[in-house]
Amino acid sequence: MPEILRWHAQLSGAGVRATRKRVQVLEVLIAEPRPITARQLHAELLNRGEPIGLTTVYRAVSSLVDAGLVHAFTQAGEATYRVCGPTRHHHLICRSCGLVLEQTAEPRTDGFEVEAVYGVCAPCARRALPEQQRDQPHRPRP
Amino acid sequence: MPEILRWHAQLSGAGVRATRKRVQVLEVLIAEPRPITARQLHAELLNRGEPIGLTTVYRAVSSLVDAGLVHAFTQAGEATYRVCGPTRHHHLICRSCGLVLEQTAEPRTDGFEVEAVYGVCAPCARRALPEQQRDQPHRPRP
DNA sequence: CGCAGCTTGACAATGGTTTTCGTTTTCTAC
DNA sequence: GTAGAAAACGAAAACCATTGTCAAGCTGCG
Ligand SMILES: [Zn+2]
Ligand SMILES: [Zn+2]
Ligand SMILES: [Zn+2]
Ligand SMILES: [Zn+2]
Repeated sequence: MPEILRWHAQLSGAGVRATRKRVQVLEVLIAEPRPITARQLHAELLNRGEPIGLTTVYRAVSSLVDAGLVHAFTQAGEATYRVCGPTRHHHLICRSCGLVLEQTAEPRTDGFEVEAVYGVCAPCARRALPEQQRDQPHRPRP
Repeated sequence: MPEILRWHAQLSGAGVRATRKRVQVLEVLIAEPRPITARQLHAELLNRGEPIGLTTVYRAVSSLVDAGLVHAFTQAGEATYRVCGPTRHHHLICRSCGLVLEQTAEPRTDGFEVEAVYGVCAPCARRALPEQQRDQPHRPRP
């Protein structure tokens, strides 16, 4: 099934109309490999010459999340958004570089349904110095 | 080593003085099995008849996190805090009931250094209805 | 005592997100 | 196409957790 058809089907299936603005927001998200914030989304749309309000961007990503096309994360204290595939998965999210990997394997640690795993990816871990690693072990907003 | 001594040692080791207010904040956190927010911490201290400013609570938890006594999480869009053991570990955090489990095993998925795993714990997963599960898969702020 | 430096807290500022409310667009029925 | 209803849009204001400011209080040391 072509992706464009899946998007349309999922939107209407969730009772969300495929309006011009929502499609524009979705197009920016499709072009971005990493999660981006609502403000970045807004700036990119203005760059493309598409006038849109920041409020509308927030409502658009909310609709896209409701429809299951987009997944939301929390990075450095703010919400970020990225398009995701239709199959059940969870995420590995690097708090250093922002990389997000979709994982289809089910870890099922202690009967836990995993949704998101926050940590440091291998390249960032190699780059980090040992004392920095021990400095701020689990602070959510560095 | 008794815990009280470890706390004192870790505080001075991090250059953090064991002030009256900081100890009061730590005492509330020790009594709480689940992570709580700065505002809850503040309210509990006022309940106990300990006058303290909210700003001071924020600075106290920040110091305690710096000293490694307390770990910080993000739950429902706001920071929460809980005392943690001294051994290296990561966490399983249920986004439904707020339960936090310390995990000492290293999953090392794809060379990833795991810090926090967000998901739904087994009891909450059983309680949830199927359609609810699919509704909001990864929204950080429900 | 007297100073220096850390701590405290009332208040203001910040900044991401949501609400409000009036206007505009889109859908449906005729 | 036209009208009327429903949904979407956007500017501004409200919201709220968190942080900055700065003056007053406390602590340890000479
Ligand atoms: Zn996803
Ligand atoms: Zn990384
Ligand atoms: Zn911990
Ligand atoms: Zn739970």
